[in-house]
Amino acid sequence: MVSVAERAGVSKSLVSLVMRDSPRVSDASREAVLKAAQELGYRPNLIARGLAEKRTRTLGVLIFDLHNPFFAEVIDGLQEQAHEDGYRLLIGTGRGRAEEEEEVLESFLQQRVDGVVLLSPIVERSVLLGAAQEVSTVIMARHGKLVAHADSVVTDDQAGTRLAVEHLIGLGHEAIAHIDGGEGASALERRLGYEAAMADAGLTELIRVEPGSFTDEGGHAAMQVLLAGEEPPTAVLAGNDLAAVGALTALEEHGLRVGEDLSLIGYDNSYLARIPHISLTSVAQPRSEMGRLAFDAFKRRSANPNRRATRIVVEPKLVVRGSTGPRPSGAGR
Amino acid sequence: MVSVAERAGVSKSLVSLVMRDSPRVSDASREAVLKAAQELGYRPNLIARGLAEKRTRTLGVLIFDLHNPFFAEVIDGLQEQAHEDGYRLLIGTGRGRAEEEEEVLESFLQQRVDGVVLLSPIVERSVLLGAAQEVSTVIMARHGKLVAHADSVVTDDQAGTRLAVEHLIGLGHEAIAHIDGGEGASALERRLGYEAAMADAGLTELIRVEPGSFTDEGGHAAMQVLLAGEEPPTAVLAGNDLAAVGALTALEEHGLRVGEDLSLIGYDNSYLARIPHISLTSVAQPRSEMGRLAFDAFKRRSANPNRRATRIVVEPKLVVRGSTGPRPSGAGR
DNA sequence: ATGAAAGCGCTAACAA
DNA sequence: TTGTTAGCGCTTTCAT
Repeated sequence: MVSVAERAGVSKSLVSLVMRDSPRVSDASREAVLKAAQELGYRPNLIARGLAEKRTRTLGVLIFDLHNPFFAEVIDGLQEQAHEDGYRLLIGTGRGRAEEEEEVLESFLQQRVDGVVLLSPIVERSVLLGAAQEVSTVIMARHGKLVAHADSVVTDDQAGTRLAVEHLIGLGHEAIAHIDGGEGASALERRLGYEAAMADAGLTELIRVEPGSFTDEGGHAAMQVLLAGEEPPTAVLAGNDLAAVGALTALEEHGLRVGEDLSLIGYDNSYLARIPHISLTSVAQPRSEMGRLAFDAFKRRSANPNRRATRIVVEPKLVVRGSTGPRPSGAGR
Repeated sequence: MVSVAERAGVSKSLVSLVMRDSPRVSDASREAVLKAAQELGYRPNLIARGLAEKRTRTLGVLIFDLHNPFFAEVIDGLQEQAHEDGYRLLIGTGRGRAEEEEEVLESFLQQRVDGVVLLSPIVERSVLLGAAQEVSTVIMARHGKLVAHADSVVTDDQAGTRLAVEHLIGLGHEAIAHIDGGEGASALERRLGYEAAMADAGLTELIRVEPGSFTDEGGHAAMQVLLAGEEPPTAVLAGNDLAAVGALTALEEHGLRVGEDLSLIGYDNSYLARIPHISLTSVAQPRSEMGRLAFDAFKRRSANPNRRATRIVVEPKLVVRGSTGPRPSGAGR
């Protein structure tokens, strides 16, 4: 920068002003500085700027695990919004382990990020509280009590499974089973929505929750059990798309046609559900919108760090595809 | 830091030494400093450190697009190795657009990363050359001429399709078609491998390349064309798994059984191929190993920035699943 | 509109 | 082993 100043015949303060295009520089000096910078291939040092300004225009994003396509889309929305506003994203993952998540978070803080966005974090609540005290923090896809001074973006998972159940009831189904997500992040919410919707429809007796998980194998095993029973359901609501695909395999093994002999619904409307070969009716969460909302929340909180914690709830939608159809006549109850 | 020094009754240089656990501090001072830091909740400022040290221990990773699970695994390998060595990852994506990729790269440079890893970048060659002059750079999954002063990690895609063809020939197939990947990154290499393997087996006349793409729809359309022809192939090699799944849909529509009436092979051994419901024979690339190799390459180059450009080639493997089987008797030629 | 000087929080080189 | 003194490359007063 000093070399640019010399070449342009001005002071380095002036160069600094030009670099951040301040309006109060004469056109003559601005041009001279820009020209010199160009010729020297000058590149501003953001490290030095961060130290002087005491802020980095950087957001730390902690992701539960990179493999889940759900996160990729959230980041898309986040990045788009952040980029527009001149922020950069520092992305890290704890690869599913709480202690690694803590390390990543600490590293963000040491790097003096201006805020953190935690995507479905599994660290203890106390860690979240600590983070919220240090920096603007947004927590995504994690249910439970609000964390003081942190904002939270979640989908209404109960409403999601409710949508699914109502769709099935509309098709004439009554014996609707649910494959539970086990330890999965939103498994509890999804199950509660299912149970409530069944109860509201007067189908309390037919409630059937089969233990499972958010994995392929979990869905497969659970569906096996359901089909082996005396009165198999005519429709099944899986905890997520992955489990639904596992269930699909079980149906195939039993020679059952999906959408005809039995209806199946997933959750997440992931890429999998959209594959024609699979064509799974599924509950969609507005992922990139969630990312945008998270950035907005961050901005609001940086403007006013002491505002009270908020919870932003977004509504899921049902996307109907080939895996659901009318209750087969005579089947089930 | 100065407050830590005061509280511990030492100079700030000493605190600095303790923070970077230098061996040349007395146990007494070390303890005092650690205790003071603990009590004050002191957190080192990596920005300031970076400015003073003129290096950041940060690697900029540019990803072609976050949605492709291929990249997630590469990053896993990279992150693991980097973490072990005390490096952080700054992840950015150009979301498939060259100009955005350039922006991200420039932003990495302004942030003074110690190196960049470019995963399947689409920017022009001149941009790569420019990056390599500024900082240690590693280019992954991009074929073509070596870039001066940059190292490159690729898989031998020609060998990959060759493996696939040889597997099919071993099962008795001769009429083996290839669905081309179109503009996709490694499409050309894959096609060349297919053609060479066919020629080597004396099946030159049966070479059939159907234009397609690396997408679901591309695979679907191409397979439609193949099946509509007079002499449909008995085996098909798709450009990647996604296209293979699209092809699967077409087979289903024609009432053909995969692995029996027709054999199908994908490429990438992605998550999709592993789903039992799909069970696709596919060519696997050692993704996380590629990530580790990339980090190694970065380290070697930072140690010696002027070494000549190298190309690290990793070998693919064939993973056989249910989508391939013996040529049906009497079918095809 | 422009410049001089101080300082951001750390490390590095040298001295003690 | 420990402390002192300069920077690192910027931004930010405060003058002019």
